Amino acid sequence: MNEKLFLRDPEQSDLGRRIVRQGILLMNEIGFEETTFRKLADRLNTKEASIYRYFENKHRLLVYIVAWYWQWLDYQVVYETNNIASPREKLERLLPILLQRTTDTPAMPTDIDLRALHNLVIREASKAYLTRHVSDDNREQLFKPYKDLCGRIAGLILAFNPDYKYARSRASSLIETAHYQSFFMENLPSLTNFGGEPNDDALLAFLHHLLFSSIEQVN
Amino acid sequence: MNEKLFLRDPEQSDLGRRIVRQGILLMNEIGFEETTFRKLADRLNTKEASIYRYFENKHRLLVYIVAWYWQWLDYQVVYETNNIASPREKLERLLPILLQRTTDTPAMPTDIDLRALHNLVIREASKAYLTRHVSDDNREQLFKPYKDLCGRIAGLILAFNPDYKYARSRASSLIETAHYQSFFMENLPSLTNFGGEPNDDALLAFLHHLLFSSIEQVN
DNA sequence: TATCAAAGATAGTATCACTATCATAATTGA
DNA sequence: TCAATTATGATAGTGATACTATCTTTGATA
Repeated sequence: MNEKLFLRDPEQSDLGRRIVRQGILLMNEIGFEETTFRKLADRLNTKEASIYRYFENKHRLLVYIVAWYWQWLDYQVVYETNNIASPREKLERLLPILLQRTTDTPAMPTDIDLRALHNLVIREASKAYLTRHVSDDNREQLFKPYKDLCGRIAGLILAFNPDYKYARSRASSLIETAHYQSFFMENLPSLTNFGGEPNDDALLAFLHHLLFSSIEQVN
Repeated sequence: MNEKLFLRDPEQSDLGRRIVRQGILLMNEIGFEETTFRKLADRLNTKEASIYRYFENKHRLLVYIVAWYWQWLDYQVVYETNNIASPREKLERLLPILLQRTTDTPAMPTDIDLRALHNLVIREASKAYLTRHVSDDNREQLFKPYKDLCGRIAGLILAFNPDYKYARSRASSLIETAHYQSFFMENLPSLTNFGGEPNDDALLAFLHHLLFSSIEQVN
């Protein structure tokens, strides 16, 4: 992980790891804006000041958590598409990963709650970059894991169709659409066609349709 | 406008109108997080307490402004597609509206800075619903203008292809994609194919391609 | 001219987002 | 083994934020 993401590396200490793990759970439970370092400290039986030794503020903690998620997704994409010859099948295996419906990828050796993390990312990830200081943060490479994931997906698209002109935009809009439609399906279902009972299969079919109808185009 | 959007209707008084108009400018300048009612009050030569008589808090002000924007977009869509026979051409006229590249739609009789509003919506609109209380807000119909716009676009899609199964999801993802790609183009260009100089024409072409490649599908 | 609502003016509270300082416990290294 | 670091605990403090309350003034209306 980029050293700019933290003041002190949270993976190097017990408290640091607990800040990240419980931070994910707390933000997922009460939301980013309701989260404070005091509440997190109370939950960890530690003090606000101790958390500030790891992260400048809660926005930086969010950016760290989200960056970790993109790295984990990227790892899954590599793992699940490894040894697959067909570019089409690679892309087909990508889609369930974006919805976190894979069961077989071995988790990384951490005790992070991946389900909570996925829900958190759907609701809060865009707040990591929808800020006035996005350019400064970008200059510090805080969004590199997201860019790397987009780059990897763009590569899969180009392997499928080398003439496709919008691989990067297609990749970023695929990720964003997966998350937005998940959120809408759960919370504002009339913005989707997956109403009634939230239906991941229908969402998956929609993403599949959207992706392939665009990249199968000749021009 | 839905009465739940405000405590006192801001369009009914001079102060109210200035709160909304200057609120748009201030939020656009310094961002939603940095905006406070105190700063807005200072700018208006009024007092914090007076603003609180119109809006419960700044989140509600954002929701109001965003709702106003969706209504204005919906009006433009109606205006620009009126008297057009071809469903394809209606959809083609929709796309520049989403990017606010139309010049000919007569503005509504207000002195709202539409360019600032568009930029504001790109950066901040999703914060109106990406909250823990989204369901409560939804129950109060705060997002009805957004749903109405999606419904209208879904109608245009179904007029073009009555068998299309994902009209609502296609509409909401079209809107979101237009905004996200605009933001990325401006701030994180490596997530797009429109780097170098931000290029609205290329973005327009991308949206056109994405939309029609999906809804031209037979099934 | 009385009245009534909008806005101005001032004050106050709880919480937030930090920063500072000092003590103590645990770890390392010579 | 002892000394020196280092991480954390504990406490306190500051200025800003997000409100709420109250009282006064002003300006329109009946």
